[in-house]
Amino acid sequence: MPRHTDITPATATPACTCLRLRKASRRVTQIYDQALDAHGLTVTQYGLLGYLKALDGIALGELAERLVMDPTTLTRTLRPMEKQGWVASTPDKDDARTRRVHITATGLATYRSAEPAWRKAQEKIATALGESDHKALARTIDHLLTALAT
Amino acid sequence: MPRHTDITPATATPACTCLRLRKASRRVTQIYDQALDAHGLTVTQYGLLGYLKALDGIALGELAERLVMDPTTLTRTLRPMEKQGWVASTPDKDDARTRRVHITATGLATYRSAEPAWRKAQEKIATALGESDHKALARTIDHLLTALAT
DNA sequence: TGCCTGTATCTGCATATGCAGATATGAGAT
DNA sequence: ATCTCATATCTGCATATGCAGATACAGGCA
Repeated sequence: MPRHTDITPATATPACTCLRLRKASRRVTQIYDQALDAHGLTVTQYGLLGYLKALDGIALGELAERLVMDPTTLTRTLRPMEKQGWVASTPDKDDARTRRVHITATGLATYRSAEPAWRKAQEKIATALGESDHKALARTIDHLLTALAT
Repeated sequence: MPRHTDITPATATPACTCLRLRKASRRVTQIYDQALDAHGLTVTQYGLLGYLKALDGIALGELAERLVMDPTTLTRTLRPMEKQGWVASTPDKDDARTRRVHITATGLATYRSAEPAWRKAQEKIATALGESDHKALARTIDHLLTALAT
């Protein structure tokens, strides 16, 4: 039986998991962004709206944590979305430091109208990987994020 | 037996594969960047040096393709690295449009001195995932990138 | 030779990313 | 009441990311 079922082409690819993830991230982002382009949003923005749809009024910091995103990055990512009128923020009643983020009616409508485009991109990935590997990938990433939490 | 072994916590995480990849990318990048910080380079730069070590003199465009990176991004990523003296570029002898990228002696030395730090980060991921899942992840990502090529 | 088309790279614009340090608020101790 | 420490967010800096359009060169054809 075959030994040496090496993953990496001998040529050039150092076996860095981080680079692999980043490459995949770039490629996959491109696909979703292209699919969503007609709706005027990026996959980051689409995903953010999805989070806010489920967690409306969440504090900026907690949202950042869930997105595994630096709070400063999130602040600036939200800026153009506020300008577009998709999200809005209000100060917390009890703690004036905290800023709570909301999805607007416009944001929700945009999210819903973009959903088929998102689904199409998602299916493209599922097809490329096969259902089984696609699910395994999701499971593995979730596991990784859990293991690396805090 | 249990039905419904859902991956995603019902709460908030939309099942977007792109967001998952991006989250993982951010978290994992953070780990490698911290490990490499003492050597003054980011994981992107470290990885780039690794590629150039194997493919010295590669054309910018071809390198970008291998990295699944936009050529314009690569141009600008190389800029601070040239300033540091880690890489240098020369015009192609036959085709004046093409710019060939080289790793310098300093670049190579920096790469080698940073290797233990890189390895430590890599092992952190391997430990978090377990060897088997770590390998499966690499295989799946490579498969995905191949399937999505061009 | 001169023109057209394709290719390799770069610049301008906009968002994405996160670290360090600044600011403002909250909460507990004296 | 004030002091101190912790927490939530923001600003400044630097790199990361890629699209659209500009520029420069190569190669084929008339």
